Amino acid sequence: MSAKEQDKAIELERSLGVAAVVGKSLSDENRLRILLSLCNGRKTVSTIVEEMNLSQPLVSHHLKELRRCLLVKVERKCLIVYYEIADERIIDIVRRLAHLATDLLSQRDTF
Amino acid sequence: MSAKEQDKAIELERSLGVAAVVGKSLSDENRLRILLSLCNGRKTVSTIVEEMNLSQPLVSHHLKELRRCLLVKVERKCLIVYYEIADERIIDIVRRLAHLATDLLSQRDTF
DNA sequence: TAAATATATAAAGGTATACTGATGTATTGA
DNA sequence: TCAATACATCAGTATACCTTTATATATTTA
Repeated sequence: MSAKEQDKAIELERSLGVAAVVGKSLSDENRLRILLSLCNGRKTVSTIVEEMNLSQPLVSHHLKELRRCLLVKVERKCLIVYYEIADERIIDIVRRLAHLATDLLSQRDTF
Repeated sequence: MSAKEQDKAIELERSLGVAAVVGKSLSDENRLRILLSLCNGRKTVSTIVEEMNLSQPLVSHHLKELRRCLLVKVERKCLIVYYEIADERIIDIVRRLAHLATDLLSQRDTF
């Protein structure tokens, strides 16, 4: 490994703490569903609640968690609150995760 | 959205359950460290324990979790057990996650 | 056979998290 | 001002999860 690659590896290791924090967002199916539902633009909380078929407090709870990890941005327009994806790369990661999980599972019956 | 794209979207949605199971593996810093430490080939449990500076039962516990999600493969050679990455794509995902998390965090102080 | 090695598992504690039901807050409209 | 709307928060419960300490199992070696 070159000195430059070594530096990169160390930098990567250092970021695993924050990576795990963001990774926790990907550990819940409802949050993944919310993230994907936001991939075509911002939505209001009510819209998400209807689409997800989850209780409003539960959706609020998960949105708060996604906000905490900076994965979504909020925009208030008086009574209505819009949520949107903060960084499109998270969608890409979710897609890769889903593909990988599907492939892994196809070799087995269940996790 | 074309009919084909629509099919893909539905397929993706269906896989979010298993995606969340695998995602849970990415929610713990120690597991991320173990995964990355395996990216250059198989290692024994003892080696991982030394490298991670974690207790042996704790490493076993996390390896068990990674096994459950099929992210690592096991190979026994008598007393010694080797663990290795089951699918290289997981390393790619961890890298992307780490980069994204670092970038998101750089816009803030803390999660 | 006894000790040492490599790994897994069990028990227990403490914290975190998902979820529900109830309530709070702020804004809009009648 | 009163009711309705949109969203957040709180209290409570149940479960899951990380971690430690102790112990079990299997294999090798003396």
